[in-house]
Amino acid sequence: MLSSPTLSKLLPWLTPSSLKQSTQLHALMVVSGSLLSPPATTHLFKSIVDSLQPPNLSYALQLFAQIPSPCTFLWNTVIRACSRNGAPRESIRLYDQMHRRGIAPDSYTFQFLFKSCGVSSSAFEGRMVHGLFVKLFPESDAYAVSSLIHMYMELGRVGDARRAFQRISRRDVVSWTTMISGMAKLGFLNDARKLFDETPVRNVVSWTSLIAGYAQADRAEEAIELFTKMLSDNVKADTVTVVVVLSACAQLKDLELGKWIHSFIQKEGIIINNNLVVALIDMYSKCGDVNCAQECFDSMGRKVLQAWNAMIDGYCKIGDIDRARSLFDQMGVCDVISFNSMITGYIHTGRLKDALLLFAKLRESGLRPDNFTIVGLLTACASLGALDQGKALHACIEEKLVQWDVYLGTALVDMYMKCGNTEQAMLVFQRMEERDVRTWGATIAGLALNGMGKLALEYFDLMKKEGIRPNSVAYLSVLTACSHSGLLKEGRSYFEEMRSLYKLEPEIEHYGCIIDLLGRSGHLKEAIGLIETMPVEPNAVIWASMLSACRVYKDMELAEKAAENLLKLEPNEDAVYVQLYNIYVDSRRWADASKIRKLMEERGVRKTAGYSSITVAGQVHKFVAGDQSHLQITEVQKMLNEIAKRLKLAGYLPIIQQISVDLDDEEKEQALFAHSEKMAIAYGLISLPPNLPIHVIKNLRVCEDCHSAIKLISKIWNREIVVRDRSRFHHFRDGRCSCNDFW
DNA sequence: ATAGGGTTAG
Repeated sequence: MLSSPTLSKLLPWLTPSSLKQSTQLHALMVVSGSLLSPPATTHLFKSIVDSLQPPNLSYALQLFAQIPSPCTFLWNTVIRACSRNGAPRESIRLYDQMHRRGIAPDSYTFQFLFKSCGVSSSAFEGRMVHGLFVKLFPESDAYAVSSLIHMYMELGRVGDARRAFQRISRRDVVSWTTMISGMAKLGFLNDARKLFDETPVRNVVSWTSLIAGYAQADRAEEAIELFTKMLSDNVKADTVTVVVVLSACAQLKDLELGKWIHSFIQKEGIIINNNLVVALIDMYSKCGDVNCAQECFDSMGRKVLQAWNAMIDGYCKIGDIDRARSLFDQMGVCDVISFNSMITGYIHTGRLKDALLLFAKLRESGLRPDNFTIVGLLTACASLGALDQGKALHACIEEKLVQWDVYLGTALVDMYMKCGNTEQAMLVFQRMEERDVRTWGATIAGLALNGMGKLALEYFDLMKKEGIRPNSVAYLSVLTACSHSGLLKEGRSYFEEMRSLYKLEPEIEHYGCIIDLLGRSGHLKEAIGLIETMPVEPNAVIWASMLSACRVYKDMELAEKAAENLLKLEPNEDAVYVQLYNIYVDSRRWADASKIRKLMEERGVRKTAGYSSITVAGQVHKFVAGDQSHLQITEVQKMLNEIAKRLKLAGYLPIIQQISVDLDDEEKEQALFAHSEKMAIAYGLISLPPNLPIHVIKNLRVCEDCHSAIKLISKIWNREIVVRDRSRFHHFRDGRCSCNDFW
């Protein structure tokens, strides 16, 4: 067959449609000798580069290397191939070769080189190539210069981009839009807008660029406004435009608008590609209409990864985490984003253990966790008090598994703080090069939680000295610090200062802090006065802290007022009834106390059991008073008896006054030892190595008896014990606690 | 014979 001279002449002009066909053709050409003829090789090369799906760059480069003396056109083709197929540096290297072989570049060559330098962020090379270009082509055409502007935009060199733009003698629509989109993307919205207003040639691309700029800058309303202006200007939206607009709807969580855009797309006959379907799914997911999202998803033929991920996100957002998981398990291929969405979903629904388990799976899968993964998991560890896992994540960061940034550092500080390890938290804080207001906030709040209120205030002042302007959240941290450490004078002055110095209007949480602080310090009249005069409606948290203060300072009248308001806001919260009941019992008003019991029964409010949890070897163990379901309950029971025995030997008297149930004293003592935090501590004593602190989380407030008993336990066993309850940390060491007023 | 600009997940 090959002996036919006609066929061998025809060979080079065939167009291969697969890699196999290409290699066959290539082989035939080598054998027949037609590879040596430049036009034939050029054609083969070009058809290989252009027709292969996916493009096979290394094959193309190999073939190129065999071509004896490629012309400028062929060099351009190969440089372009590199710039388009993820090997931009290779195209710069090729240009170097071209230059050394004395082949003259043309303006196409430069276009592709600019593109390569842009996508690979090669600022130095970019400037060199630019210099060369100006020397060779002083009369620059709009085509190549548009690429040049684009390159400088990608390098973040707005000034250079602008100068290049100004040098163009005849600016066309593309050079204008390149400027507009570059400016908008870099966040120079005002400049972009000015260019947009000046341009004589506006089209759908310039409109879309500007809309996208606003959407990306979290200014979705303005993006939508521009979109309506564009429509009234009679510019037809295309697929890219509506993708951008849908992302703005998602940002605004405006389902109505999203639905309107959806019907607009159908009405206008806008071409619906996979990208657009993904944008629709994402919009519906974020707006909370997962059924519509599912409909779009079902309509998709070949389901792309992004669509799966958007669906997972949608089910997570409405809290249907199991549905999300089932989708996740159905995915053929998933990526780190799929994992992150699931992990965040678990964290949001409080299934922290599942989140950590999924992380283990992620590591097994060989995918690389990124900053989102680590920040999410650190948050989970923080609320679990899972110090071991938190430390493992810290190790991941130290091993440079992810790129260090300020969010990561802040999450790390927060985790160590919430796990009660203030030393490590401060070490991380001190090592951070960049700290933003959130970093400081996490540090201040963490110190406050850990009973180091004075130090928290010092850090707050330090933050201000470093020129960081405190925001509302930072003030919340510092007020929390004051209320946790009973720093009344300081609390008052910070509360005053946030308004006068920083023009921050106190929100309900800030009022909550200052009212709590006043109440704790016994200034009940002042507290109630503030509640009555503040510009926001008091919430349940505020009345609850009033009620606690009233119990301690024995103000029956105010207590009843607080309870009345509290019961209006939270008629089903058992803790309110219990608290009020206890207050009546304290002051021996038995009739009122039993009325409360009756009220609870009438309203069907059941007292829910408080639980405590402890993490051992990555497993969360939950204890409920009186619950025998723990696997090692016998050992726990034994340990509790041992604790009771040793405490008695040390002369400990259980504080039974707080128990208002009708029991004799011995039964009361036993009841105290069935408390869930004591069970958790007992389990910690038997299962944790002696050098590890025992870290317990309690979902209710630690009671007075537990507080003093744990002090003694820490001394007798010489163990550090950290108990974290709803509102604070208790660090027990050497028979002492970091917070001395237990309530 | 080759060409420049706008989009997307957590």
